[in-house]
Amino acid sequence: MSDRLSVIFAALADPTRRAILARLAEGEATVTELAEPFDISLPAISRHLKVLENAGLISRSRSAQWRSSRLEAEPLREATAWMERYRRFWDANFTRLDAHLKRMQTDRTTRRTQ
Amino acid sequence: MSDRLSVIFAALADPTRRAILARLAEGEATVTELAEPFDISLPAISRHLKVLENAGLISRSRSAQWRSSRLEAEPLREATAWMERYRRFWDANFTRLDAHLKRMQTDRTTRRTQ
DNA sequence: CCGTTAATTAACGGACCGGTTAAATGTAGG
DNA sequence: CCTACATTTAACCGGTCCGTTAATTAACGG
Repeated sequence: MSDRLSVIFAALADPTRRAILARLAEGEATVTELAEPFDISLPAISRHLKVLENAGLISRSRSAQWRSSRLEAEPLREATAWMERYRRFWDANFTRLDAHLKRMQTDRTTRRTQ
Repeated sequence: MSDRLSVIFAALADPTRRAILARLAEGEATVTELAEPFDISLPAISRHLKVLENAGLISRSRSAQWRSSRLEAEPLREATAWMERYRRFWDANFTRLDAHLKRMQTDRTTRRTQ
């Protein structure tokens, strides 16, 4: 389970971690601030943050004794990109677009599309 | 870890399972067919399939002694929908669109947009 | 320097995961 | 019915995950 995508999905497979990401979407926050909504210990939060950091989903900076976390959504883009390959299996619009593209591709009439 | 999204992400966090989904994108397949590319035992594949089924990512049908699996991408739509909330953090186009929408919303000129 | 505050590390326990092999189940078919 | 084939279930094992409490590190501020 060492490939990048696996690490990302595994990080997202925990509700506490997803809630942390949701909180970080509103702005940076320190560990204690992030821990506040949950009734689990600070060390537990600290390790969730490490998991998120390993997945590249957050970056962290230190100022004095506070360590603030910041959302880094690039891994989400990667994960979405992977899922995108299956879009035609759920998205009716995509299915139509797909058919349209296939039609155009098969079409040898070389008419310029504006 | 019982909420739907967690189960889906956890199912996707394994490279073997993602490879199985990739194979199923090309069409239904039996357990032995799915197992063929991997050098892990059949029972192991069988359990991966159960995980995927629990996540709703595949459905299964039986005909004689063969059980064929079929891709069900709806959970991928759900997962994508969740990630979509963070799109503005990675997608430059979305950032521009977002700014545009905010501008329009702030605009009190009520001019009809064709 | 010393106390306080913020956060991490260490050590531990219980649950789950992903693999194995061996046994069981279910169905087709001579 | 008996055999062969496809698949699942059972039992086990080592490793990882998620939580705990206690101890440690780091920095500020009187």
